[in-house]
Amino acid sequence: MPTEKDFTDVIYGLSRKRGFFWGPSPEIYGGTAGFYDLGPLGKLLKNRLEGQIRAAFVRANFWEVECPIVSPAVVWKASGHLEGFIDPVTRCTKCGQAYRADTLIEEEFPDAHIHGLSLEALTEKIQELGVVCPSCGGALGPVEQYNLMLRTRVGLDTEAYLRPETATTTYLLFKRLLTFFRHRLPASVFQIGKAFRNEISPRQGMLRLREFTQVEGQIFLLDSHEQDWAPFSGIADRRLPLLPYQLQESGTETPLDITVGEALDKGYFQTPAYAWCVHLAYSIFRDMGFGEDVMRLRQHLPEERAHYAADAWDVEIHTRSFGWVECCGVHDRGDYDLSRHQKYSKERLSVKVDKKPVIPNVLEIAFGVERPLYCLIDNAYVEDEERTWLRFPSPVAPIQVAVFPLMGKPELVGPAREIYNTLLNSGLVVYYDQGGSIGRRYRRQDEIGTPFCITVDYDTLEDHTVTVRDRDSMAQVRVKCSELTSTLHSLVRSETTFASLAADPT
RNA sequence: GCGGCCGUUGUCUAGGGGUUAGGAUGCAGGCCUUCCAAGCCUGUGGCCCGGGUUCGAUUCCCGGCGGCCGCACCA
Repeated sequence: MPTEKDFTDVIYGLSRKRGFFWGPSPEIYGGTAGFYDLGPLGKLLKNRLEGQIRAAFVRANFWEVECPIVSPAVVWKASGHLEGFIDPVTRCTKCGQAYRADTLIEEEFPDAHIHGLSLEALTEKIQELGVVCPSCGGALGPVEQYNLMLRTRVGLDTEAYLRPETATTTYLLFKRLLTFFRHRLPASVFQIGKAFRNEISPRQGMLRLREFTQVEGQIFLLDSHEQDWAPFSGIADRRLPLLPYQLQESGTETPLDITVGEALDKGYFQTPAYAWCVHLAYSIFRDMGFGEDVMRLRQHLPEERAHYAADAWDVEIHTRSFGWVECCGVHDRGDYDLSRHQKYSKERLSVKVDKKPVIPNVLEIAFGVERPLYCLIDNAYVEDEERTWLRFPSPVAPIQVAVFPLMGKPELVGPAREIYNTLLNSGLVVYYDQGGSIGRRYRRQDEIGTPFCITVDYDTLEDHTVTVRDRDSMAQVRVKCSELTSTLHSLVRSETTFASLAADPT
């Protein structure tokens, strides 16, 4: 097994070689940091993850929508992203080093009142206080904006931005959604789509992208719903690995193992509805194939929270490449967003409660797909003296079944191709291979995580059975051709295990 | 964005001012082969991009792009 230091290289090497992801894109022009291409296997894997995510949201009674990626500036003024996404930056005139102007001033002069100051005022403040470059002592230049949103232009001169999150575009639909939901709250919607962040210097490849696919689920609800959340009873006894902020502040890294109900009683969660969302986020990541041992839920420290968040918990996944990785945020956004959009759009975004207008709250589950995608490959990678393989859970494996003739002889190739076509037509993603020795073909499939391989041999011609070979155990069991399709569908969906099939062959 | 190191076939790498740029592996075709990267033959494919120095640059210099590490950034 490679050391942790080299592990990233192992995953990137394998991904490049086998076609999971390539980049930075566009590679033939040297690439731009923060942009990656998905190869055929990466796209299959991502589709499977999105499929699991979509199914989980639908089961939880969320409805999917899709909004434009580009929105005019006013949307982002309203959402707060034009303020929140712009960092005041100052640059040393001598060594060129760039700093966040506000944090720099605060570090040296904690008592300076700089909150809410304009760029000009910050520039003046730096001169007034005599703040200089911490690394070389040179004079600092004027404070300018660094915008983390990608700007574009619509038509001739309409200022617009590529969305830095999908959530805001979902909120813009609120009036329409109210009609769709026949004015009944709570109402839950989600969106899966591209979002863009113009990171200053993205590193860590797939984990920090300038363009990525975001999944964001939103629940519109009232204060009363947050306390009286019917689905909560169904999950109150589920256990979660929780790392509340108080625990982190005391230096603990080991999460509590307590039930959702207990966590609520102890005040780690403010409301049953929010607790339910955290559990839903956790279960979505379970569905994507992460084991309990590599997952934990970490609460944001109060100073970590985003401009809109009243409370925030993250789903974190453990990787061999980077240790714990933040993969999903669960936010209580309160009525911040709808209030802002009501104010800026002058549209009524309230509902009537006891004949009074009330702006609903929003609970949000937000994550990018590329992070779990990377983490899943990272977690799936196994290497021993004999072989290298990806231990994807069958339901998310990119290629589900491979079909081989034992040798490239016509009498075996014919039936093997027939089986391949049958399986392909049944809806499975199947790979046919007759090149090289049978062992080499097994290894090829191991390395891309194909859970099951079918081999047609001379016995097949006699008794119409084939061997089904299990990726993880390398064990084989003979299955009748007539039952092959249904057996494989069942195996791939993890409805039956290979072990049980081996114990009770058809 | 700053500083340091780095950039050779698909992957891993050797080399180095004039080389047919070498190896391993992969991949393709063939022979062989009755279940786990066997063997043999043939083939495939490379010096990140742009300038400069030089008779000549993949090699040296400058810039760009990208990667890694540190600082900053990660709403």
